[in-house]
Formats: sequence, C-alpha cells, structure tokens
Amino acid sequence: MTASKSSSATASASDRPDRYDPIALEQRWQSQWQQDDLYATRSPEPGQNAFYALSMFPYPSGSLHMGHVRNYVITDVIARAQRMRGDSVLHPMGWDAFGLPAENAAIERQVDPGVWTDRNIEQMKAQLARLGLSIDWSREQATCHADYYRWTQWLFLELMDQGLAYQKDATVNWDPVDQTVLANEQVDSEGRSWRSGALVEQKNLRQWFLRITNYADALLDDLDLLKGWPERVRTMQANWIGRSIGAEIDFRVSDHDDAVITVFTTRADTLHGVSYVVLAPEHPLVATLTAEHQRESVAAFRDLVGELSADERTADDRPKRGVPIGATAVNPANGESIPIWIADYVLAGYGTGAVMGVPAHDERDFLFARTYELPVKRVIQAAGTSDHLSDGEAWTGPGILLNSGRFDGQSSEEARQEITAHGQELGWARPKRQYRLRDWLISRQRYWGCPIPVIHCDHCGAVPVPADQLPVTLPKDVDLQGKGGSPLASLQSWVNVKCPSCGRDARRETDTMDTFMCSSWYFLRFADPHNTERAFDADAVERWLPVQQYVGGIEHAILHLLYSRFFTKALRDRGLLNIREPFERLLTQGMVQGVTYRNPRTGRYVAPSEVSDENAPKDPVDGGELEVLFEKMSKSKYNGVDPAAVIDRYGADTARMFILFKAPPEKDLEWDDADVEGQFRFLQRLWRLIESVRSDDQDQLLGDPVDPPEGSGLSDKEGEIRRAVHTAIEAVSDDLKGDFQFNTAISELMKLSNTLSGALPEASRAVQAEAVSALIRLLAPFAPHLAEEFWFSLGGQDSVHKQPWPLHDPAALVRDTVDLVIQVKGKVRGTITVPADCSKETLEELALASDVAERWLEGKPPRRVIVVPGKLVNLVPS
RNA sequence: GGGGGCGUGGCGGAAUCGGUAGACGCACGCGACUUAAAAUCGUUUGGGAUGAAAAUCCUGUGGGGGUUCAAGUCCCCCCGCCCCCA
Repeated sequence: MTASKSSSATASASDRPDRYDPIALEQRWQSQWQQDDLYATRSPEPGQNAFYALSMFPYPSGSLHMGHVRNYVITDVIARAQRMRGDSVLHPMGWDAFGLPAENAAIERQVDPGVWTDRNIEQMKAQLARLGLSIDWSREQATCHADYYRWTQWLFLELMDQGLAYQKDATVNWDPVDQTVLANEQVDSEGRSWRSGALVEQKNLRQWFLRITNYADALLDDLDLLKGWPERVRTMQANWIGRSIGAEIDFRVSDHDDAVITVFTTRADTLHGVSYVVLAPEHPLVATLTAEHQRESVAAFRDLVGELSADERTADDRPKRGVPIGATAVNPANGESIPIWIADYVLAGYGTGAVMGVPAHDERDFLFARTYELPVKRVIQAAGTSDHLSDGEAWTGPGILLNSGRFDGQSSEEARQEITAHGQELGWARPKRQYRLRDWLISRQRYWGCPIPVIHCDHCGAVPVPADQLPVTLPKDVDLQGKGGSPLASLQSWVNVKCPSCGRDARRETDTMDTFMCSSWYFLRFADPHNTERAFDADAVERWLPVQQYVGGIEHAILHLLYSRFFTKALRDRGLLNIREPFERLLTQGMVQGVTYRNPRTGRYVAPSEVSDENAPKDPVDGGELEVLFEKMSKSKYNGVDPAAVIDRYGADTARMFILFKAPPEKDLEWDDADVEGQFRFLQRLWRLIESVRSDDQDQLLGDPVDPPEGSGLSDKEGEIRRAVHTAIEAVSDDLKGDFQFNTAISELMKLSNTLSGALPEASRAVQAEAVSALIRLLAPFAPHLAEEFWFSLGGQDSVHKQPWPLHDPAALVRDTVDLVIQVKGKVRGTITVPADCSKETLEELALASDVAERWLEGKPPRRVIVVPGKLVNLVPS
C-alpha cells in the first residue's frame, strides 16, 4: 500500500491497514480532532440557527457505565447531525459533583472529597473521550468547584431576596443511614430514601426551604407548552403538583363559640349531604373539642394512628377507622348538627387537616359511614338514573342536586360555584386551590455540598453573605465522622464570624444545599461558562436556550426537571433571563439491561462466568435451572457490561452503532454480545465496500468535485444505485428529525450498503462518487471515526464532520415501472408490472386484463374497483 | 381504584394518511471456500395444507365483536404486562 495523500493536516491513509482496525484508527482521529479543535462552539452567525444539545450531566462516580454511554451517544448523534445541517451547535458536558459518595469515601478512606472527586472526573473524562463525542470541553463545569458554586450561592441569595428562600421549623424526612434530611420528592411511595433506601423517619428541625409552591400554577399550566416532552413525564409532573380546585368551608362547633373547623373540599355541591366532619387525629382542635367521656378512646386512637405511614392510612384497600370525639358541628348550609370524628384517612399535612364526610358521594366517606353506621344522605341525582340510591355505592360523578334547598335542580358543576359564592357572601366559604406540591426542602446536614451563604446573628437574624464575599468556600480538613449533624458545625474557626450587618459575633449557616440546587441551573452556565462577573449573561442565555434537545433518564421526570423549570421561572421573574421553559424537547432514554441469571428458588443471582452452558443455565451451587432475564445492569446482579471492555474489543463506533440500532431510544435496551458482533461485521462490510472503490493513486473518488450524474444515460444498475442512495438519504434524514429513530436510520444504512456492495464497482465514476459521498456523510453522526477514515481515504479534503448533510434528489427516486398489487376483495392475489405514470383508468384496465383477474373473477365483471395509484388495484367481485 | 403506555416470528424490532405484515439485524439450518477450523461469501426460515417441482391455497399482529373494497393501524368489550398517582 502506498501513500496517497500528503496533507499534513490529516492523519493520512499511508499506514492504512488492510482490515478494519478500529482501535488505532479511533485514537488517530480523536487526537486529530482535538488538535483541530473541531468541536469548539461557534457563535451563530446572522441567520444561522443555534442548536443546544444537552445530556443530563453525570455524577462523577469514577466509572462510566452503559447508561451513560447510551445517553451521550444519543445526544452526540443529534449534535453531529445538526452541525452538518448547518446549525451552530452547543454541546457541552459537566459534572454533578457534590454529593454523598465523595463524603463516604472520605469517611472510609480518609481521602479529601475534593481530591477524590477531581480524580474521578479525570477518569471518567478519559473514558468518555474514547467514545468520540463531539463535546466542547472548554465549557466544562463541575458543580463542586468554587468558580461554579460561587454562583449557586449567588443565585440562592437572589432567591432569598425574592422571598423564595426561607427558614422554618418543620417536620422533615430524616434519612437515618445518610444522616440527613430529604425533600418530599426524594422519598419514594414506600417511605424510603431515593438514595440509601432506608426507611425515612420524621424529625422536627429548622430548615431552609425554597418556595416552589409559589410557582405551582405556572409549573402546571406551562406543561402545555412542552409539546416536545413525553406525555408521561408531563402527566407525572402534573400529578406531582396535584392541583385541586375547590373551596374552604367553615363549620361552627356547637357549645364552642370560638372554635371553627375549616375543611377543604372540591365538592362544595355536596355540602347538604354532609353527615359528619372528620379531623386528622393530629389536628390542634382535637384537644380542645374532645368531650370528657371520649378522651380515653381518642388518645388510644391517636397512638394507634401514630404508628402508621401516610400511605398505610390512605390506601384504598384498607378499612377506614375512626372514633367520635363527642362534639358536634353545624352544617353552615342547612344548620344541621353533625358529629365530629377523627379518622386515620385524614392527614394533618394535607389541606386543612379536616374534611367533610359525604357518604353518598365519596367512596372513602361511604366506606367509613358504612363501618360506623353513619347516615347516608343523597344530594346528587346521577343523570338518567332513578330516584333510588344504587345499593352499596357512592355516586361520585356529576348530576342534578336534590335535598339541597334552594340549590335543588342545579347541575353539580353549577352548584359548586353557587354554593361557594353563597357561603362567601355569608362569610363561611372561600374559593381555594389546593396543591399536593410542598415547598422544596434544601438543607442538608452534610459536608460535601454547596454551603448556604448565610450568617446567623442574634441581633440581625439570618443575614446574607454580601455578594462581594462570595464564594463561601468549603473549608478543608474537616473531621468527617458520618455521625450525623452538620460536619461544618464542628469547625469553630469556620463557623465563628462577624455579622456583615452589625459587626457583632455571629455564626455561619452550617447546612449545605441539596445537590439538586446545583443541577437546577447548570444548563444556563454552559451558555456563558467563563463569566466572572455574574452567573450568566442574559443575552448568552437567550442565544442558546431553551435547550433544543435534552436527553436523560426517566428517573428525573419529577425531581431535576421540576426544579430546573422552577429555577428558570424564578430567575425570569427576577429579570435575570428571558425564557419561560428551559428544555424545549426532552428525550427520556430507556435503561440498558444485561442478561441476568437468577435461581428462582433461592432468588440468588449467578454471574455469567459461573454459567457453563448459556442455553441451559444451571446454578453451580445446587444444579437447579436458572431463569434468564434482562434487568438493569448492576453489580449485585453480575449483569454489567463494562463500556471500556467493549471499546477495547470492537471500538467505539461499533459500540455506538449497536446501542443506537438495538432498540428505539426511549425503550429499554437488552445488551447482547452477538448483536454487538453483528454491528462490527456491518462496519467491516462497509470497509470492504469502500476498499472496492478506492485506488492507491492520486485520482481518488472524492478528490475533485465530480458533476452529479445525469438522469439520462444511466444504466439500469446505475439508476438502481441512485434510487437506493436517495431513498437512504430521505429515510435517514427523516429518522433524525423530530422523533429520533436511530434504529431505523441504521437499518437504512445497512440496506444501502447491501445494495451498493454488489452493484457499485460496475457503476460510472460519477455514480460511485455520489453514492459513497452520501453514504459516508450519512454514516458520520453514528460512526464518526470510521466515516472520517473513509472520507479522507477517498481523497476528501476537509473533515467529513464539516460537510453539509446530503439532500435527496426526488428525481432519482422516480421509477419507470412499478409493481402493482392486484387484490381481489382485499386479498393480495398477484402483482403486475406497469408503467409508473399510468392513469387510474389505465391501471384499472391493466388489472382487469391480468391473469390474476381472469382466474379470480371467472369472467364476471367486478362490482367495484378501487385503484390506489402506485400501490394497488382492488377488484371486488359481484 | 384513577390516569398513561404497551402486547407483531425463536429473539431485538420495522410497517407515513387504513393499502403487499414481519424491513433491518441476531439466532438457527443449508451451501461455497478450506486438509480442517476461524473468518468471509451465498442462501432458507411465521404456522399449516397440496405438489416431484415451479407454484398454489388456507391461516396469522394477546382474545372476541364491529366499521371498511381493504384493519397491526379506526371503534366497542375482554385478558395480560409495565409506569405514575392513590
């Protein structure tokens, strides 16, 4: 093999091996790209579209796993395709670098968390580099570096100044394993910590909160703007915010002139059907209202309920339990006296901690009333039903009011407004919106987080650290024991400061921030990463944001995505930026699952290395048959696949192609070594295809511009090649816009390769040049190294990644003849070849004249003929 | 219980507006090359029936019903699985 190019700017093809050797090839191009600074962000020129492609940044654990690979490869393909389409692309990367693992490492191994984290970042960066991602590393951010968290602190103070950050005493979720508090969002439905999995305890502490509830309506309503988000993520957020529109209604208490029980209800229309009022057992009025003769049973009931979780108390399938407290309330609508109860299914923390019981029209109330033989009074007549209450059920749907005095005959929707308005006039009702969303608790009693920049002064209260004194840096050499409480509190030299306001002795806040604070604005910093004057410049943000395509895991459907939306809206109201939503389109990629062997009798997971016959896997311990499953890769299941090992063996291009081809991006992906092998084979076939048209002299296919092939004068085979090429261009282009379908895009490349490998050597130079130029450019986003190698080996002058995306020529898709399907009564009975430009009438005639028609119609004229030009003719016999 | 999603060969998955179901790949089988193996190349494969063969027919997208010339796709009911909220 002789040297064919002498360009010093490129890794030349002089040492080009005969076979596809991905490892050397990829390293060569990666260093070339780095040398050329190929992926530097360029500000959009006038008229140029700015495209921001972003992956959710990782926690720097130190080792890259397949989930990361999938995430970043998807974003990379999008970024690369957009660049070729002519957009100016921002594709940055950073590190969500505060958090407990660093602190735990410090406790266990006496390493400084900062040193540990930086080392991990370096490791992961090196692993990432091998994937050939088109990331602009000059914009890299790490949330644990002072030049980043300085601005996290600054933003906190902005929020504080807006009244959106505040302190209060609260019953909070305490994680006994991680020794810190958690936000509601960070506790799962079983009451366990999202991180440690420990059962969360309740504690009363003074903590910092962000007033996200101020934005409940905006966060809910603006979900409608997010057309590019998966429906289910929007639904999850809407459920989480949990707005219910209703009214507060006051019930006076008989013989307690100053006591008022306020209930929240979405069904004010059922007010005349109230047969009891229920307080949460923890409700403050319980103590004052409980009658002497009921004190004992009320106290016993409160003890009983205290042991249950909120989930256990409200689950539909549990009996509803309660006790009367021996007092009565007055229904403000009709003056009826009704008993007051306490019950497990009413929670102190939700609404007003009191509800009105309407057994006829609420299922829980119905169950409760039936258990305790409380009256059921029907006030809504379901449309189209008789007067009789259907047995054993509450009617919770809409209907017409009855037994409701002056409101009789109104629809339930109407009455809801009218009764509330009536009560408002008389002073016992108010319209009210209720939310499930709580304020966001951001205090953490841990070391490795962003310090809350506040100084507590006995005279001035909580005083913000002046902006010019930021950042409040994390002190080094803190003794980390992991024994609970804030580690920073033990460092007296750090804690004791002068009050910035009055100059007297004061103490620093020793809590650090929830790491979700740090990740709630990093996408803004990427737009303006080196600004030393402020967190970001509004113009820079407007240039790049909203993020056109955000890619990450579904596990952040609520937490990170909701917080980031909240930040964006709060900062907009503060005048710091001018966008309403941070992420225009969201792709939630599926999990990467590994083949998992499990013994169904013992529940034990078995490592693949212990399985001798993978077709009939047996447990090496008891010899029993193992079940073969695909589950999320994890150490405990021995089903992980190390990305580095895959790259070592096949190269990054194969790994990328496999991950993109194996499943649509939003679905779970089953890792399968045989399929990886298949992708590698495909790239090898491409290698041979390119070799078949490459020559060793100066005269390369892509060396000089060649006129595009003329439509006329092409052989049949050349016409077929052009048709395949332009079909592929169209299909791949479609698959890379809007809804991304990388799997079908790659299958189109395979089809093109299959067509070309037989036909190409016989085609003219012009046809060859057009075909390989298109093929290589279509391949470039998916297998960037190999495409680059091909491009230069055929005499391409500049990186393939700077080439324009190919456009398909509709003329090349035109055929002279088409195969027309003949159906008889909707069933395919045969095909005939017809000229492509036939009229409907001609097609009908040709179909009727065909053998198929003769055989199936037996000479009788059809009752009906349907002609779909270019596709089929359907003959309906009489 | 409410809301959302899904169900297609041995497997992963294709199939714009309703218009040739199973693209593309994996696996399996067969063949070529080879002393042999690997690699590579070619090739078969939804199920069933008839036929020596070419071929032809029936059936088939979780189950049942419907709309339509035509249904994986639209409508109704049912079954199963997944997710979120209770």
